[in-house]
Amino acid sequence: MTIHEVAARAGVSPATVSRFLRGQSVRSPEAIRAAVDELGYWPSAAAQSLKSGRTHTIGVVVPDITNPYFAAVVKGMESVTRTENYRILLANSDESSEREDHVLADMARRVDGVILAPATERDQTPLKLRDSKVPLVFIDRDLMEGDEFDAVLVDNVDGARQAVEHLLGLGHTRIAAINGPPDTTPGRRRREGFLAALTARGVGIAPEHDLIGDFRESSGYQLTLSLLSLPEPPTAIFTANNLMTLGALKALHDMRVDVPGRISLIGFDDLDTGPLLRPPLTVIDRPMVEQGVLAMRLLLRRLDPQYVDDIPRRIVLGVKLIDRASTAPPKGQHVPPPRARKARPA
Amino acid sequence: MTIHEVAARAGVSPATVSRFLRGQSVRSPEAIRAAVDELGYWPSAAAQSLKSGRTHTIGVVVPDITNPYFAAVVKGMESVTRTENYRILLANSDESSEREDHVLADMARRVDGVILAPATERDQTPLKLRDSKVPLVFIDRDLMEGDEFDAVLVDNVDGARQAVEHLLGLGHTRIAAINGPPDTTPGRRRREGFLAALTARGVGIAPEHDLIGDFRESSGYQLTLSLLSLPEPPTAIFTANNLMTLGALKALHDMRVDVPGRISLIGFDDLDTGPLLRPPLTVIDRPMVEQGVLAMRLLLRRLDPQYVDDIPRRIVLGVKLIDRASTAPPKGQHVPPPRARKARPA
DNA sequence: CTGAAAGCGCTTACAG
DNA sequence: CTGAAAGCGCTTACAG
Repeated sequence: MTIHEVAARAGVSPATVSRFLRGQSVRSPEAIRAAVDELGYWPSAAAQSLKSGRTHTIGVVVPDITNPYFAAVVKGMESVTRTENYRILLANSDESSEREDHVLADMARRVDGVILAPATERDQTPLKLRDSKVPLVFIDRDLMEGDEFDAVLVDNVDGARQAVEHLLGLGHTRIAAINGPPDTTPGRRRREGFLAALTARGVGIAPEHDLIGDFRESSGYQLTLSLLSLPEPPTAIFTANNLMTLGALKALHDMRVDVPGRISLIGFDDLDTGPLLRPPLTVIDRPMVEQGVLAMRLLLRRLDPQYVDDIPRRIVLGVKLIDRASTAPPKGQHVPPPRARKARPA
Repeated sequence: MTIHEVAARAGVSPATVSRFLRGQSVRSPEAIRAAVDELGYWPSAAAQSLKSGRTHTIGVVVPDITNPYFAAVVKGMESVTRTENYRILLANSDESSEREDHVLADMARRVDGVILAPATERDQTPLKLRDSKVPLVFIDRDLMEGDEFDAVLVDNVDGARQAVEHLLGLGHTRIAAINGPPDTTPGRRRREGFLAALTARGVGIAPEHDLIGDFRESSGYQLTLSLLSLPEPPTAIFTANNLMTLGALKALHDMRVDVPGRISLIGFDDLDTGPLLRPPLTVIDRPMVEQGVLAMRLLLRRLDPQYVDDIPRRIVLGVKLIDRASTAPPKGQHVPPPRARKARPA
């Protein structure tokens, strides 16, 4: 089923069919339309790509599609590709730079652009993409040398600061952090914000309370166990992403630790089940679907020759604390004056 | 950067470079290897596809990637494409047949095969795919005329039966169901299993307890609200998927209904947060990642000319009940003899 | 507006 | 094992 058959049936040349299909005005649109419909003709994407150099496909590389944050982000992206005649080639990097390298090299000749949440800030392959003229937009995570790329990020430092201020306000002083990998943007920046906020208020942090996880649930679980086994466990834990928060909560449940009675827990990123958990989680929330939408818009814009040389757009979204029930004043601590807590959302 | 430049640099013809790249033995492999590496050559996917008729890409169409079940399924699929030099073109149908039609028509000329969870059992476009020789594998959901396709499904009837037996065993007799759309396989079959199990035990169901949702969280929420407003509300609710279970639980929380004290809740599909919810959810669990793996293997097998005409494989996996804490004997009911409950998983 | 023709970058049957 | 050549199915500059 090729354009030639359609042309023959409609009594015109393939060139005319092609023109009709791309919306140019032709002499016998009805005949061509009819031929296309009757034959059920659909152009070959491979042939079109080969000719035009455009695939109308966007590569999306995320660490883990089963992380609800990235699932939401991808959904946001698709909501814009849908109306723009683009499609998404999806790959997981599993938080591995090596895997990411393979995927990006493979995508380079198959897509018009890539949206990437890099496994680490030091990944080199993304820079090569630029050399081969494949536009790249970062989401959630940045590159060390990322300033020259479009990006959609959030204010990680401020998020961690809000979490710390919240805990300090409740009277906590022994606060632990389960951070992400220091070579990722959210791992590094959230830890920076955490430490800075503590320092700013003159509160110290024990080295054994400053832990590094890998953003996976199991590391949240293990590191929480290790915190609980300390001679002097913290009275509050800040977890740097949703999956590690879940791991921490599981560990606290398994060890029969009352939350927030004995330990308060506050995590970065909300979950669909956040309000339903035991206890409902206090979290730092950020736009998710919206980030995907913005990143895809940035990329599609960059594909337009008119904007290809615009200076990079670096979008940094704000985050906000959702105060539910997993944080409370530390046990045996003087309870600070009551403050308004948001009611549980209806 | 084409194969001609590599050929020139290596002092051979493009044909020889092509042969080397596909693993055939050639006279000067080192020179070609060097030229490829120095030039950073990567073949044009479009040109290869046009020539070979193969895209080495698989289309995956799911109702909603933010549903943790489908996210896990997609992850399973990717774990097999990864080692087989295939990639995934992902699209959401948003539970809409119309949207699915668009997506499938678009994919037909871009992929070697499609894995689909159809929006309804009556969708027609999948049948057209077959006519255009694009292999199709169903996952989670089937088509009315689906017998001629490979499929990976679960025993929905048995799952619903297990849920009902469990509730009956606890002493419930006023059991409501929040079903999925009757034109989807899981919507229809889970309801059939539910009604059949009740009937088999001689327990009736009030029409107002037999509800139809749309698999979205909001419908679980709304329908639970409507159940609560009944003069005689049920003492137990069976929800036909994970998202509606969450919606139901939110409604029960918001209306301050004690679970399982006043109403027991059992849902189809487990959640990562299942054990952490308030209360921990009793659910019908099924393999998720594994279903994705199986579906992709089926499809890749079908792509092999050797198996293209094999009879369709219809894989039906078993499901099992995970007994946590959202179900209990109805209030004021005679408590049946104690039965072993599984301990909360560690 | 239209058609003949060239060419996008590969792969492969063919002849050597 | 190798190379010249044809051809996959489109799009588009060119001439009319």
